Amino acid sequence: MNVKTRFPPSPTGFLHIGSLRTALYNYFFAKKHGGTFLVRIEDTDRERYVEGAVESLIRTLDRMKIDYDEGPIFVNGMLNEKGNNGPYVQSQRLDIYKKFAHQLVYSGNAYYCFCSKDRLEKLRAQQQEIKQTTKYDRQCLSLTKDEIQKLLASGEQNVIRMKIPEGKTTFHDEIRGDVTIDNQEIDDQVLLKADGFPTYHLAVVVDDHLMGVTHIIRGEEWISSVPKHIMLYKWFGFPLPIFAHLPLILNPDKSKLSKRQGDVAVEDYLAKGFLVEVLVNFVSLLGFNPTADREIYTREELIGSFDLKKINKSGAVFDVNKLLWMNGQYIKMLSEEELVARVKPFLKREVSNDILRRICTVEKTRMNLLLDITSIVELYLSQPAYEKEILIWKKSNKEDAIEQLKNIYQFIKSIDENIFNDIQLIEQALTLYIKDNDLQNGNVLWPLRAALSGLERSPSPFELIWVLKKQEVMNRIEHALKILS
RNA sequence: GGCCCCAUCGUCUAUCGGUUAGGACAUCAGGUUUUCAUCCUGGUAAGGGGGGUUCGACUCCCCCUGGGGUCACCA
Repeated sequence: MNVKTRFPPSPTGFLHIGSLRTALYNYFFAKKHGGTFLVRIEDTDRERYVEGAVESLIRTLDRMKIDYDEGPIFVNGMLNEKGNNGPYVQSQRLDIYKKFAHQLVYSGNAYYCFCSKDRLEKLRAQQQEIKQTTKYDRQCLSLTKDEIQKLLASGEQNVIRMKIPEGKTTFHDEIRGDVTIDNQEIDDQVLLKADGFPTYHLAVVVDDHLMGVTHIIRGEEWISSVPKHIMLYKWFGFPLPIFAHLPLILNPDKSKLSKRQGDVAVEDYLAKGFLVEVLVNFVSLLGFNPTADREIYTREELIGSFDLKKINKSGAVFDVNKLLWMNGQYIKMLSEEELVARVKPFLKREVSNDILRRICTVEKTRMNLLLDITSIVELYLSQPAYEKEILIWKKSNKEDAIEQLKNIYQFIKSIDENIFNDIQLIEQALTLYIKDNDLQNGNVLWPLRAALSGLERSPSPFELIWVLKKQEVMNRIEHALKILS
């Protein structure tokens, strides 16, 4: 089978976490079956139009390394597109939708409606009051041909509505099985709005067919409007695609993932220093598990094991905690060179490559976000301020701390420069120093480490010495001694 | 509220009629360590309730309950 999937975001200015997963699943499915994946911009709501939204969306997909075979792209900084089924921006396809909407009017499956928004609002309010299903009352359906012609000729505002027939509509969903909905529940959906733009329902059906889409993989919030789509497919004589409705991604309180309860924009997570591969890995596992004995998967593994049949039916809470853990895991797997490269865009000040590399080596195990680097770097670039109390080990006292720091200062001063280029050698030298002088680790190491970091918790003194180098180490010990006396 | 969907540890999940119900995050305890982090070991923790079907149900069916989604000239 020739598989073709699609990702149709509305241009809201950012990529929602839930949309990311939808995009990923469509992308995985197409890749897995050697099919085609297309991106289409669904900008039929001009009231929600956001300047530059398409551009930022393309950029984000690019950053997420989700490549598509058809859709809008940048060519030399200009918005363009690739593929033979364009345009891929719905606002540029208005004539097409208009043609199809009118076709439905001629065939009797749709009709003009001239009701004002005001009237519709009142009608809805009335229906709600008597706890009735809110539906259009079909007032305009009784208009005669002449009346319609007259209204049309006078330029009266109008929309085109579906004429929902009686009966029931059943469709098959790859994830949920058969779903049946009584047509009585369905409103006479507007297909073509007064401003000449189509609604989502008309546009998706027409575009998915015209663009050759075979599988529609999208969020569960669409499941109740599938019957409308089925009718349109039937009326137009289009073959039905395969539907798969994904479970929702949820807030901790189990409601649909939304702003308000934390970040939902992929861009925000990227800005915090979550790795692209982590976002892909983590979001993919919300509702789908390749093997269940593992959490870390490469993109290739995800593609290889992707299967609509393996997708869960129930919604999944988006647990930022676990995301954070996974990010830490990936960071630890990165080589020092890679980490340096990843961290660079987050730097707020100049750092030499050598020092940055050393910092990354030493701090890797305690970094969960790439953004952490900004505060970490400060520690090494300038003498930190701190209270003298932290220089004193809990099992010791101030006098001993001074004594130890004075001695270690002399010792470090005496060490050969070459030693400072190897953490192992530094550790050996210090360990030997402690042993030879019959000292205790804590008495020496704690004040030293505190003097170098100004922190209660930090990397080991050996690592700090390696990054700071001889002169700065001596400076910081001197500083500590000054504070203590 | 009508309709639709869903239901295993707090969270993400495995199980596709027979398991001591497994893994991961979180959490707790311990080990390594000058501290933190990492790492290692171990623990607490789950099939919403009621009926069936069956020799046997987390697993299949029904009801209830609970949660969610949807009811726009938004997607």
